[in-house]
Amino acid sequence: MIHDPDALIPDRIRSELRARGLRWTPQRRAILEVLRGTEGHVTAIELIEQCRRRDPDVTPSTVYRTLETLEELGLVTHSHGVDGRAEYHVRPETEHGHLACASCGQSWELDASEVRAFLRGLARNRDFEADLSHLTVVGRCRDCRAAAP
Amino acid sequence: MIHDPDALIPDRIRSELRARGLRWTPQRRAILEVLRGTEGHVTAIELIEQCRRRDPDVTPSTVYRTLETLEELGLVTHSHGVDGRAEYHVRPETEHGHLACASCGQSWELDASEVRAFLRGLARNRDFEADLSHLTVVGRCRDCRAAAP
DNA sequence: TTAAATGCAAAGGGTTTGCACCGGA
DNA sequence: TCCGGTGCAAACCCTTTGCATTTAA
Repeated sequence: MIHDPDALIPDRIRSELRARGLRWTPQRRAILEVLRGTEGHVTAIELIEQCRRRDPDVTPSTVYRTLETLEELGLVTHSHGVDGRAEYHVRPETEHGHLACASCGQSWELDASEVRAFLRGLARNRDFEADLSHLTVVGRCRDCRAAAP
Repeated sequence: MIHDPDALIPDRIRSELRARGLRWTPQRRAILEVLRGTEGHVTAIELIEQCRRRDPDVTPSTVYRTLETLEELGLVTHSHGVDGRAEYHVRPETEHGHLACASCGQSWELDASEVRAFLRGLARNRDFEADLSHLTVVGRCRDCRAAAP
């Protein structure tokens, strides 16, 4: 098998959970596999649907409760999409923000390097410590601009 | 009376509405006065409550429909608060974004000048046309940082 | 007069909660 | 065994919608 660092994420999280006396269940496994498989972000609704597809036993309440638990442990984070709905993802090695197109709904990662100067300015001038992983810049993407200038 | 540019906003909007064959009603007046009175932003819920306080006839559906209408006309805009909920305000002369503290919930305006370089970079490198009035940077404010470093 | 706007009540959608049961460690 | 996790169903909250009625212009 080809090297795939992401394949280790569920294991890493399993250990983290056990180390705190929490449990590793089939449902949590499904949730984390889906989170891992969606690059960037999924809404809770999408997450629920995809989990149920691979395991019909997963219920909404379990998903919401698990997300809450994982966020408390700092293993998962969320930001907000164009419509303000929460979008979740496994916390990556390198934090990043998002660029979201209001027309087509697509979104892209925003690398720390592209935001660093901006956030540093906020820290300096406003004494404000911004949360990069929570940042979503809404606007219009290249394709949509080309389609309707 | 001391000069107050905001005092003219309802009149300006009344004209805009009439010019398009739309109507100026007591409910719309209440909604706009509340919007004007809250510097920056109000959620729909807060708006409804405050309107009902001055005029119990204002109903949620009217508020939501009015906000929709005013946004279509470009007279009002919304961005998203820390919890992703829509926050509305009368579109100001000068567009601005928001800085929102996740700890205390306060928020502040973010001037175009503070964001210009960042957005210009996105336009240049990503071909992405960001919507400043929709931008909310979430993080921790000075006071909260001081309180819990 | 007449179409826009409103109120009401019901429906909708996503999220949260209480409680009994289940099952991982 | 024991406590954390789960399913279920109901509750919740905010928002949207349909329809009859009101009302601004």
